[in-house]
Amino acid sequence: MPTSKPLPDLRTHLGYWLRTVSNAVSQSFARKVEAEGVTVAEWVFLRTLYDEDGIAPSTLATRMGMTKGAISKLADRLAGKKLIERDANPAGKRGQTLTLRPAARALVPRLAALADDNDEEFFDGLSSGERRQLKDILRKISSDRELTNIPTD
Amino acid sequence: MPTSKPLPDLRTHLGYWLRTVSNAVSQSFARKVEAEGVTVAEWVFLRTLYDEDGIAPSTLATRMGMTKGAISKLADRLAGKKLIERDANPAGKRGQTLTLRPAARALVPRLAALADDNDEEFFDGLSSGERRQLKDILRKISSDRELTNIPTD
DNA sequence: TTCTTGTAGTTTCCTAGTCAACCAAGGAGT
DNA sequence: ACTCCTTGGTTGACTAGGAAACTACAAGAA
Repeated sequence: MPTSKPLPDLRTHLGYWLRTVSNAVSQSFARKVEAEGVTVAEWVFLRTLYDEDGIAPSTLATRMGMTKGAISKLADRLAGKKLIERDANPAGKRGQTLTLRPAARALVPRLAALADDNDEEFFDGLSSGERRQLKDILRKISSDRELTNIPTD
Repeated sequence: MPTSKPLPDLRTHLGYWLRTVSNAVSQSFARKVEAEGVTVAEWVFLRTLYDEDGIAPSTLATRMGMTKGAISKLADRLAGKKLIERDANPAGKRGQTLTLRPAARALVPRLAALADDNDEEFFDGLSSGERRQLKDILRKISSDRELTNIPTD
């Protein structure tokens, strides 16, 4: 007989649900921002620079939780789209500065609106209490494991 | 002046937290199963077959929420690893059947244990009430948007 | 029977991101 | 000053997956 002992369902794992929902949310958001010609990662990149203009690629990498290699390529693409400027750091300091070009500064608020839309679309079935619970729990996990600001490599 | 009007923080979006935490969980799980020579997607593939042996690639695609192209390649890899068998459907029926080979049937419980470990590792900082809340909320979103069993393409 | 249509799977092309190797270019120690 | 070491950034090889074109075949329609 081919069937073996039963195992707990895939769906008992929180990780499974997290992955399923997260993928769907990101995929939906990806389609929205695509209309503006950017990807999700590019959005996070630009949004971060919007607040911390002139930051270095390496610190951006830690902010975004990506490798410096990925950031380097992202920066390439965004520079190609004329959305950012990549300059040597002033006065002999190491590293580079990444700054938004005006086009990007105008674009970010539009993207932010899309992010709001997407959140709305996915989570409006939840009560505001549930939304708060969800956010609190995710933040708790994130801070427990220090997911933010810790570089991947 | 380069700084423009302030926007709501990235971290106000549930989608952001979802993505952050989900990526971390999946990445951690990926490292664990790597020791057994499989990827996360391969785990889901095998786990599904464990319960529904002999299923067709197309239905597996809907189960896993992936495109048939992705399933086709996954099946290639798993067949290469001698973990699954790909056969023409019996008696002139259309399509194929995917079945687990014995090695896979022995492997899946080990992978399931790793999945348990990973869940434990990430969510043991939560109270059991929080865990339930999280799962309930994610399931609710998932069923609202019919994320499961609905093919991506 | 032959034509048409729909469905299953495969394949090609493309994008994204990790990893690891590889340059620099500053310091710090001597 | 010279050597080392560390840090910042780039590049190339590789993997994963989506999109769409393509193939093959089965079932109905004429």
